Order: sequence, then C-alpha cells, then structure tokens
Amino acid sequence: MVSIKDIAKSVGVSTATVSKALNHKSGVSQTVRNQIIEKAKEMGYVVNGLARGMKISKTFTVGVLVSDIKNPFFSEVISAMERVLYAKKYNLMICNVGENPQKEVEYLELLVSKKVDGLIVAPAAEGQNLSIYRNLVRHGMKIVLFDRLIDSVNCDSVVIDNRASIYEVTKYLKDRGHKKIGSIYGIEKSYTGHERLNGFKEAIEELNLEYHKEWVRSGFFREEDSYKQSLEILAKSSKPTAIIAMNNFSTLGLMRAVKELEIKVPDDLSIIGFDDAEWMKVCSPSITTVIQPADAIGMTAATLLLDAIENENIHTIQHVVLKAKLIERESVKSLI
Amino acid sequence: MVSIKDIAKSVGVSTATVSKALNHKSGVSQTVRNQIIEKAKEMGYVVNGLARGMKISKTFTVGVLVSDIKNPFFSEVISAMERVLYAKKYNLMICNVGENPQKEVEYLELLVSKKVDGLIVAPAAEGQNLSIYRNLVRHGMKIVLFDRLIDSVNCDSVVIDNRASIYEVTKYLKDRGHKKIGSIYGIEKSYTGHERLNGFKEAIEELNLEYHKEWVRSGFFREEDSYKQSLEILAKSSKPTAIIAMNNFSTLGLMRAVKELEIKVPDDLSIIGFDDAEWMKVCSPSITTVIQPADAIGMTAATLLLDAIENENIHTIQHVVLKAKLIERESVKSLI
DNA sequence: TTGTAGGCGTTATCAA
DNA sequence: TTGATAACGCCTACAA
Repeated sequence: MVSIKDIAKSVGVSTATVSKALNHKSGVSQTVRNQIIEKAKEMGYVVNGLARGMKISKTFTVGVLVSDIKNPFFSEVISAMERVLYAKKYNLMICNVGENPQKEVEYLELLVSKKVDGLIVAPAAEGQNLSIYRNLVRHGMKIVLFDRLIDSVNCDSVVIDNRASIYEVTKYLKDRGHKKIGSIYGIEKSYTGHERLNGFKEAIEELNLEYHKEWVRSGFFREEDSYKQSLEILAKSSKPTAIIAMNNFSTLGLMRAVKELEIKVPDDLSIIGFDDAEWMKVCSPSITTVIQPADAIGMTAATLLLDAIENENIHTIQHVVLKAKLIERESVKSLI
Repeated sequence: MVSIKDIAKSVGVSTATVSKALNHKSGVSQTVRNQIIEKAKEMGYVVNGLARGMKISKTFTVGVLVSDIKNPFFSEVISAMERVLYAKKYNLMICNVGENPQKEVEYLELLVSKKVDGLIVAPAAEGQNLSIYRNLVRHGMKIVLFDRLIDSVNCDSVVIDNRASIYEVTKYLKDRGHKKIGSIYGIEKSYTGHERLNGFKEAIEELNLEYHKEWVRSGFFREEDSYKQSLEILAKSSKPTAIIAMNNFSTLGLMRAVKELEIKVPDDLSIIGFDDAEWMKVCSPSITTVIQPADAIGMTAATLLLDAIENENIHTIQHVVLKAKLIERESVKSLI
C-alpha cells in the first residue's frame, strides 16, 4: 500500500507537505500542491483511515443497532439513514441484535472499540441495557434513539405517537359501528408494544367499547405467534368484528389465520394493520393500515446524529415525535 | 479513554505485559495476568480498534455492497451474513449503491480506506466497475461476489441457477397447457436480468411456445415499471394466459396491475412470481413463485469470505451455484 | 517472567 | 512555503 511517505519521496518533499496538499489545507504552493495531487492519483494512493482516525479522533463511521434488519420497517429506516449519511461520506455499521440484550452489549462494545462517531439505536425490547447507554452518553458518545425510547438517557430521539395513533384507529372502527374489537399486540415490555397496547386499552375504556380478554393477545411482533393467537381469537364462537394488528408481522400472521379459516375480509371481519408494506396495496382486499413515516424517521435520526457530531458545541438535544397516519383501503367494513 | 498505558501504570507493570495479558498470550504469570484483567475491567478499558488494526493489519470489518437494502431478498441475505460474521466478531459495513456505478466506486474507496478485511458484493447492474474489482483482487483484497457475477474477476462467488429455474418454470406452465406465456423481466444488462430472460427465451423456443414480443417486457426489476408494463400487456385484446415475473418487485407490479384491471387470478390469468415474500403465502390467491435460497446465499458468501480471510494460504476459490425452487401455491391454473 | 523501544500512517505544532 | 518531529494506542521482537 502506498503511503504519504512514498508520495513524499517520489515528489521530493516532506510528508507534512503531502498531508497538507492532500487535505486541501493552506501552506503549500500551488505548483507543489498540484504535483502532489497528481502523483498521488498516479500511484493509486488511498488514505489510511485507521491512522487518520487515530490522529483526528474521527472515523466517519456510525453504528446502527436494530432488532431485525429483515423487518421492512427497519430496512426502510436504514435506507433513509444511509442516504443522509452517505452524502457526508459516513459509513454505517449495521448490527442486528434480535431482542437479545447480551448481543446488544457485545455489539456496543465492538462499536466503541472501533471508535464510531455515533450511534443510532432502537434499543432491545426490555431496555435492560439502560445503564450502558447512560454511561456511553456520559463519556461523550453521540447517540440517537429511535422507534423505542429509554427513559433517562439524555440524548436525541425520534419516535412516533404510538399511543395516539392506535387510539384514533380504534375510534375509527367505533365510528363505523364496531363495538367488538380485538387486537394482536406486540411485546408488552417494549416501548412500542407497551404504548400501542395502552392506546388501545385507553380507547376501549374511554369509548365504552367491549373489552374481551380473549380478543386481546400478544403476538410478540412475530408472524408465527400472531398467527397462532389470531387462530385462538377467531376460533371462539364469540368473535370480535374487527381486529387491529400492531405491527407488520402481526398483520401478516393475522392474515394467514384469516386465510386459513376462510374468513371473508371485510365482510366477516374487519382488519387494520400497522406499518406499511407494498403488498398491502396489492392483495385482496387491500389492507387498511397505520403507516409509520419510516423514511422520515431514518432521515431525522441521521440528521440529528450528524448535527450532534459535527456541531458538538451548539447542538441541543431534541425529542422528535412524528405522526403515523391511517391509510384507508379495503379491509374495514362499516357496520352502520 | 483508558489505554493500556493507564492500566500498566495502575498495576505497576509495563504496557507489554498488559498487552500480553489482555490478549491471552503466554509470558505473563497467572497472578499478574489476573490483576491486569481485573484492573482493566474495573477501569472500563476497551481496546482501541484503530491502533490495533494498524498494528496487526486487520479490522474485523467487512464491507457489503448491494443495490437496495429495502429489497427483501437483500435484507434476508444480509441478515444471514450478519449471523455468520457476528459469530466471529466481525462487523458489516452496509453500502446501498442503487444501480449507480459512481456511488459504487465511492463506497469502494471508502471501504478500502477503512481497511476492511474483505468485501461481499452484488455488483451494480452493468458491471462497469469490472476493472476496479480486478484491481482490488490483484492487490490482495478478499472479495466474494453474489447474486450477480462479473466475468474475469478471480474471486469466490455465490449465485443461483437463474437460467435453469426460469426454463423449468416455463416448462411447468407448458405442462399445464399454457402456450401463450408472457413475462415481466428485469434489467437486461444485469447478470440476473440477462440470465433469467435467456432462460425464458430458450424455453419458449425449445418447447415450441408462442413468442409474442408484446408479452415480454422489461420492468427493470422495479415495481412501478413492472406495473406499467403489465398494464400494457394485459390491455391488449390478445393476452397471454400466464405471466412470469422475474423478481419480487416485478411480481408486485404485476399484481397491482392485475388487481386494478380486476383480472381473476388464476382463472383469467396464471401468475408465477420470483423471490419469496411472506405476503405471497397470505394473499388470495397465494402466489406460486420461484424461491431463491436467500439465507443460504448469505451464509455461503459470508463463510467463503471468512475462509478467504482466515485461511489465506490454503483457501481455494469456489464458484457456488445454488438451486432456486418452485413453490406451488394457488396462482397457476391448469388448462388441461 | 518482565520491560524497552520501534513502528504502523497520519496530522499538527513549531521552527527554519 | 516547507520540513522535522511528536503523538495517537497498540503489538512485538528482543533484551534483561
């Protein structure tokens, strides 16, 4: 590998001069500068990021922790982050932590050792590693939390109004004559799972809807569990007239159960999903669903992190709450 | 940040001893070793990967280049890679290059400067950067190509038997009485696009099926284009009885057109998709499709790369071809 | 078993 | 405008 030393020798100047020239700093005559740049290109010079990183304490790398990159929601968020970060020449280190706090810890340590400039994190479900995040922040690590919040970690965050959106959706069903509403909710101990379920419960209570324990089951945000729980709900003789699924996998599981039982949607059962996916437009009936602004979430998180990194002194911590929105399609029937 | 120097001072030994102890190397007494490890933990020491990387010329980081992380196929492949690489404590740098060769070049340079230990790449569509890859290999960079091949780059690769699988699928339709078969193919200049289309053309010819130019259109592996082209095909008075879509987005676009035109599948039109997605099981009718072994592709690619990196001397280059397989569901009708 | 010292490739300081 | 040199934190001969 060719280094600035090689270039220096080849051009007949010092490494200091080469460094200045290549970094477009002042203190080099135009002629020498051009010579150096020319020669560098000719020799195929590429800066050694490790050495530079050591020297300037900056790596142009950020770590991203999510629970599952296969979840289309996270894919879309990550894709948006990538767009923003690439524009500033940063790389992303993607870490899939499942819901495994141990893996979360290990990845965090790996990322710290690699001296990432910042972290964008959807913390593992139960927030067991709260103290680690607090510690990182205290040591100056720039962190942006998204999707899931952890209390008392003093850093930027981007989430949606989970509670309100589920509340509204439940009301939407009531307004269409539904009184018996079930739901496939997620991981109760996770931020999103908790918030969405609470939005649902609040709505049930405040809007005087029937609450039926059998109709409200956790699918743990997983397709398989959601499928099984949906079967349980739909096998009863006393069924709800509508079910809300609280993320994309839950929606999928519910749909599988519905198909298997040959239940007609929306005639025999209305369905509202959560998250968007291309297929929800395309299947029959198309799925009415709550769409998270995944792209905006990713862009916002990345932008906040960049600001925290590059304007360390003037950056002020922000807690951004974005709105999710209901898209009406064909899976809800009005009973009125 | 605490360094081995701090630990050395604190324990009262030299940095050399600390380094040996922390890296589980011989030459340190058990007592001193324990003291050091203890103290390191106490002080919250984390190794500086940049310094280490510089010294040992290894970063435990690999770069992954794909065209679109939002494509569920790539998400699944990446997820499998992550599993394999995490087990050996490697990190992934994910680079979304779209089909933009310029971005591909820039990311490549970024990754080289960051001294990644290897690269796993699905090259941008038209393979314009062939010479760059060749150069990298020549300079000792470990590369595994997947999904798309580039000729004359001397490195490991993992692909599926695109041509054969489309051929078989076409035959499958013929065996069920279909003689008028259309297709929404992909990017003709890309490896996968080209191979799949050729498999189709070969089948049409060899099996004496009707070839109708109007029925064979490129959707560029994109949903929107595939949708439009599907509309074109289906608007004609003389329609095919079956259409093969050649990736997941093409399938989606085709489905959208079908839904919009209220065409009954499979009664009025049979459909075979490509790639799998959870929804294809769930929608009505469920979609008969060619499934790529995405998980195996990712695992194989990562395993090959690890072998190339860790057993540099004895590693032999392999070109793995995996089989795609047709999953029969409900979207094909037998006309016989 | 332990320690000394050099060097990986940069950048930054300061003197020439 | 230029260059010599120190330092970033680590690993590793080699010496003690």
